[in-house]
Amino acid sequence: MGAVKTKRMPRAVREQQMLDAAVEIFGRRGYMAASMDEIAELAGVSKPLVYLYLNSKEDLFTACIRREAQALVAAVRSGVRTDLPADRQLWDGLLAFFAHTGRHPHAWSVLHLQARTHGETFAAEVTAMREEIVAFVTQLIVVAAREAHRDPDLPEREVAGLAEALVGAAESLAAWANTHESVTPRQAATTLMNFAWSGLADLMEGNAWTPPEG
Amino acid sequence: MGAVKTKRMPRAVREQQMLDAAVEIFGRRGYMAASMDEIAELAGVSKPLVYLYLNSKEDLFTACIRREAQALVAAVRSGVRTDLPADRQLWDGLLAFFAHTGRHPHAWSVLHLQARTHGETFAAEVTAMREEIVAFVTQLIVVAAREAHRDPDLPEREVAGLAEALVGAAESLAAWANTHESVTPRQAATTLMNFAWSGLADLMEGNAWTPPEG
Amino acid sequence: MGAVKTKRMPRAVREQQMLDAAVEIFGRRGYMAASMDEIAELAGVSKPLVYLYLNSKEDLFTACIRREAQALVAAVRSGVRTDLPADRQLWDGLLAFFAHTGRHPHAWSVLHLQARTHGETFAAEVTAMREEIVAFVTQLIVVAAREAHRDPDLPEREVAGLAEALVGAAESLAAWANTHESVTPRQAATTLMNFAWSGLADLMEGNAWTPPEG
Amino acid sequence: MGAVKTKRMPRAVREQQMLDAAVEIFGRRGYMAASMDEIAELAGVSKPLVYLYLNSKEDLFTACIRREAQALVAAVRSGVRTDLPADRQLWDGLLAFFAHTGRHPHAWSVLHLQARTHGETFAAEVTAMREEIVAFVTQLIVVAAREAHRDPDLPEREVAGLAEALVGAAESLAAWANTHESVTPRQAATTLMNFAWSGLADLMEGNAWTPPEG
DNA sequence: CATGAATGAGTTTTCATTCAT
DNA sequence: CATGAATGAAAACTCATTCAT
Repeated sequence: MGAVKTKRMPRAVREQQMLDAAVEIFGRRGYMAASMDEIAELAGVSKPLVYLYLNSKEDLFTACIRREAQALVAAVRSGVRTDLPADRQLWDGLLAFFAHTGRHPHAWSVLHLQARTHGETFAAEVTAMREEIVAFVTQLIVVAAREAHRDPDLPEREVAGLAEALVGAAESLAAWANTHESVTPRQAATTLMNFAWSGLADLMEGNAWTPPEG
Repeated sequence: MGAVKTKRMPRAVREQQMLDAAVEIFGRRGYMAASMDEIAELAGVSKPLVYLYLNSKEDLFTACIRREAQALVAAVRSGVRTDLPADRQLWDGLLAFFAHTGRHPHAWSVLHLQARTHGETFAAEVTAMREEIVAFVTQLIVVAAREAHRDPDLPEREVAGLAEALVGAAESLAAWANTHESVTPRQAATTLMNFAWSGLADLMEGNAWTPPEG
Repeated sequence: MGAVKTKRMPRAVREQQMLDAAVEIFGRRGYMAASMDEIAELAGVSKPLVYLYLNSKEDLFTACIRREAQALVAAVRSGVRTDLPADRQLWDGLLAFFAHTGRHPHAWSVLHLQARTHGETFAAEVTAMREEIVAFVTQLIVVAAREAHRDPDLPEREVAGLAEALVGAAESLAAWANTHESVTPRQAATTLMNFAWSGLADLMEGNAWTPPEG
Repeated sequence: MGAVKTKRMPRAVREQQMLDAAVEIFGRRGYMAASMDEIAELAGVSKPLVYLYLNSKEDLFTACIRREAQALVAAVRSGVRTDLPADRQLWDGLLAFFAHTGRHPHAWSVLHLQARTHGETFAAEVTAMREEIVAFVTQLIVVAAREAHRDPDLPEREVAGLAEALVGAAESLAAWANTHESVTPRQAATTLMNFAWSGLADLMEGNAWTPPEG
């Protein structure tokens, strides 16, 4: 386990190894319980080198958050084609989201739990990413309403709340899927699409939303 | 803000003061960053007394979680009348939930963030409560389906996922409402009821769910 | 276990109960590791009462040492008849000594180990008793030499050393007997009498000292 | 008295300095009363360094016991030539023993008092060494009996007791010599040899054992 | 007399962080 | 570049001891 101790790697590579190690340790132990010693050891470098490259525990944690936030946003982005209908975009985005969080549980723990639990500074870092996603979802809802040929009397504040709720539900399901082995990204996405798109009342009438064949 | 420094109080009273202080500090700083010194000071007692009554930091944290979990469940319970229709029950429950979390933000932080971030032992404590709520919501969905005179072909796993998503959305909205001064419990509940009950598609058709006049 | 909680006992009795408890705890845990809490609990009284009667942990320990030192000296004294021959006196004294230390292992631990291990003040307390015993043994040796019709050219320093060695050997055997279930006071005394009186060289010639029939 | 504060020493050296300091403090104050602060200060290093190298107070104490036990055994061993007669071996061993304990009173306090007073784990550490010495003495007695052309009818248990008594007497005399400035190792050894080899009865007849001219 | 309530002072231990080589 | 050596600061926890009732 841990990176093989190789000598003389370019700085950029070493930094990534350190971040890899840091994300894993921060994700497992939490920010405060994580020790720089353990991170350095897992990264296969000496502690002073970690400080040389990343300055402090705070900076290291921030770097982790940033990298993982960007990675997550990128993953979701690259899963979505903006020329498709809104429901399809939402479906694809959710699928990408659940796939990514499922593949990188430590990173997800850092973003969803650790970063929000240890001070405003870190939380703000995640909030930025989150708002990007919420904005994307908000946009989707507005577009969808337009596509439905309906002048949306949904006020802005209301739409914001809906997007917030949808994202919150997605986050919650990600954690749920991560702790229930048998739940696949596809299942999680289906559940959420049904819930969000059709609503409970509709669902109970038998009108479920149907995922695309992909 | 801390308790007035009065001397010689009966044990039961002092214990509550300590828990009050602990919830606040744990909520603000997180479990690990919270120091027993700070808690004791805010409670207006000396550290040894905290240890005498609550044994250890772990036990103190557990006691906080338990007290606040029970308080939250009790608040929701007492807001709901089980003889009313399902949607009304859900509405009342959400209202009570948002009202309580809004009035006790530190407690909500302890339950929603801190407890889940610092070890299985603490997480399990909250999970128990959460499952109680998820079970309540699950029951509501089943009952609602029956009331809709529809044989619910919703499989059990699917219902569980829906309840999970609904609760997750609620939790997320609670945090959202707590950080946006202008969002009232009533607004949060309305948003979520619309989202959950009518679904986005319905909403965009103009078919919103209408809150009761209360 | 521990004294039965009875009310309103005369002070002298209560004090003895406290000392009993203290000797047991000090003997088992050592001076520093013993806690006043545990002692008070075992004695069946409240902590402030212990302080009222015995002032401080130091004073309590000193009181224990004194009581047990006197008890041990008294036990040895009452086992010896000074009108008998010297070897018989030594034999009787050793028998009484091993019997007493065997019956009160905690007390012996306090005197032999704890008191000497925690500061000059306490050690001095035991030294007083020990010197009494060494003096008794010294006297015995002098008398025996006189009885042997031999002008003892043993110088005083030499006799003091011998007495010291004898007492040291006895103390050591007491601990040895206390940890080896099967060694009786009588056996310990026999071994030591042989060693001291006959010497190894004599023993190896087959000339053992014979214990009285008692 | 403490080590001169020199910076950047190799680990092995620093560890010995720490053990030196620890032995002195443990010997003077006892295990529990000794504080890591005082030890670190006497060693001329910071407390974290002590923990980095020696792990914990327990481990530090154990390390002290081990080092000093080995040193004592080595001192006695190197003083004895196994090709000489038994009484000469005993004499040489005692001489080495008293010389070593006289030169290292704190170490002797650690081994003889502190280690036996604070828990089985530590006591066991010393017991190992002590049993080695008792075995050596036992062997000596057996050999001496054979040399005396006497089939020793001394039963095994009896010999064990004699060795125990002899070692106990030596230990006791070591403490005695340490507290009486004017008693030299040679005097202590002479006294004990006389006592053990000739026995009191013989001594009083004027038949003392004669130390070699060395 | 007896005790529940309370604490000042100290303990071991850990960690992020920095030099000197 | 890289690292072994080193530490200031703080944290959890304990205990002998004392009032107020």
